Amino acid sequence: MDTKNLRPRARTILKWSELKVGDVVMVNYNVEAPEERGFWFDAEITSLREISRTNKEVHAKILGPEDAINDCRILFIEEMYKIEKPGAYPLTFGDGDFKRKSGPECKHCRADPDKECRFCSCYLCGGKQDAHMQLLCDECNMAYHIYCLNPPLSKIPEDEDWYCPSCKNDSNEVVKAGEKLKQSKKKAKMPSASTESQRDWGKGMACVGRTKECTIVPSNHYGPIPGVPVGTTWKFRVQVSEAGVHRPHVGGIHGRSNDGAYSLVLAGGFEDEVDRGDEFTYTGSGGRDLSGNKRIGEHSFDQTLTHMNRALALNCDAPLDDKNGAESKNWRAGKPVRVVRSSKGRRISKYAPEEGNRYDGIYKVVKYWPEIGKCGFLVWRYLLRRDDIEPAPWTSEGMERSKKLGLSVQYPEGYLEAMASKEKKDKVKKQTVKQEPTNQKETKNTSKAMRMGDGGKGEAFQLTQQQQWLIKEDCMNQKLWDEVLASLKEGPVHFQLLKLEQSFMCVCCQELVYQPVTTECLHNVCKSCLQRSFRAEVFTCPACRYDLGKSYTMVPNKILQTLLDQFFPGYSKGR
DNA sequence: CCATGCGCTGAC
DNA sequence: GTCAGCGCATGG
Repeated sequence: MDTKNLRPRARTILKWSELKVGDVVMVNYNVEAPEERGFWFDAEITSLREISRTNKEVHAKILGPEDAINDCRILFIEEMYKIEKPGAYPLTFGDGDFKRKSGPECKHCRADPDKECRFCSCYLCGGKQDAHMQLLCDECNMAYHIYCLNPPLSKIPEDEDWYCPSCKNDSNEVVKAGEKLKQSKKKAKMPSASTESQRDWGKGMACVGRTKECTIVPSNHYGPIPGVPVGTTWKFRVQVSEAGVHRPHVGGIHGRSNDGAYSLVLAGGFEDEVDRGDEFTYTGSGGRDLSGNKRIGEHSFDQTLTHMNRALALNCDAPLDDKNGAESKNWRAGKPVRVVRSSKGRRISKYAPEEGNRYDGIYKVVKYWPEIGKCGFLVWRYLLRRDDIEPAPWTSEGMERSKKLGLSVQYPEGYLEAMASKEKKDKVKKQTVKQEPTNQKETKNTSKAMRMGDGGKGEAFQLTQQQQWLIKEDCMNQKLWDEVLASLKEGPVHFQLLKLEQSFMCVCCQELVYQPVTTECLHNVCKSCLQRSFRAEVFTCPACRYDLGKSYTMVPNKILQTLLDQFFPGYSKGR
């Protein structure tokens, strides 16, 4: 029997009703320590409490090394798995502190073989003998003598993966060669089930998934995301999601109906919304006809104060009123909402960015009320007011700050290059109507987001021997050059130059560095810009605020200057 | 599991 | 310019 397609499944998802104190479960998410997210561990349930129909609280004790966390609170029942064979999951918490102590290692489980080894006793007969005849299950790590199996095996199988009988999936679920995937109910309902569209939806930014995830704060985090300053701008919503600033890909409000809203996007979806920058009105979600598998649609019914609308209302510091709305007497006391303005909002707002989606800071809900919108249906409307110590991006103070921080529109990795090569390909297509089609080999390891063109095999950026030597000599910038050189391997020349320009841009004047000073903290700043800073009695690195000291001597990096002069001939003229 | 959604792109 | 319609993340 072919076991290659069998997905192992040694764990069973638990329902709330099945839980009882003393159960050993496998836990994935720990609200108390969100940085541990993504790691699995065994835990014994110590208490259970039902807060409401939807909200439960489970306390569990981590089983494992004594220095592991002793107690955790789990709010997501869905992410708990019952361990059918307790102890079957070795505790490995990343690369860090929670790994088993090293000692004389068992060749199977790497545990101390002198002590009780729970992995190397055969799960069926309990014996530890004949280690060379034992198979380890790739899912549960339990050992099995090949002769104890039913039916027994005569030799160790050559297959790389082996799963024990209890970890094998139901063979009914295995898709055999030539068989089609079973259609899900949802797929069957989609328009594609009836039409014969050949479109590849995996291409482009319309349907890409996240490639990164924000883990520094949990998804229900209120307030700014550490490390993301006001004014940060991303081209696509998926990037905003990756940064953790606004997690839904499409939805305008992110929140939980019995907690509050964490963020929203102003994209000018409603003509009757007003944006005055420091204050704006916003409209709830729902009431749209989404038939035909749409994500946004025409208004066709009244909105209700449920789901995300209720969440946003809860941010207002006033008792919830889903009939008439409410107004806060102390609006600043409300829960903070991260606000993102999308360039689409330019339709109705002059505060919207020219391109992409910009994080504009923290706002609070002053009041909310139901009204009949221009669309003719009842909508829930909210008044939000800015309450942030970081200056708004459109103020002169904010613009200066953005400039200082070097904020510019961020594109997904490889996006610009892919677009450029695509444009080039289109041009070639137009010029040579009758030519043999070129063999388009798809690069195997490119991510979805990168799969937009041919990967950008433009003209290679050739460095002279002297340039290569100079780059080697510029040891202060070694790391930067490594990055730049790696990215220079792809994309047409003008994008390679753009990359170079970005990498060696001065954070002060936002131009290619001139007479660059490479600081101790490894940033490149124009000598004149740094002098200006020192004249203003600011003696820190303009890029990272590292203290350079009042008596810092500014030595221009001549090697870098020579290189930049070669790559950008004449750029320093007139400076 | 199911429902929702202020995106995005290729086709027309 | 307009429009159909997809995966995906998220909540419930």
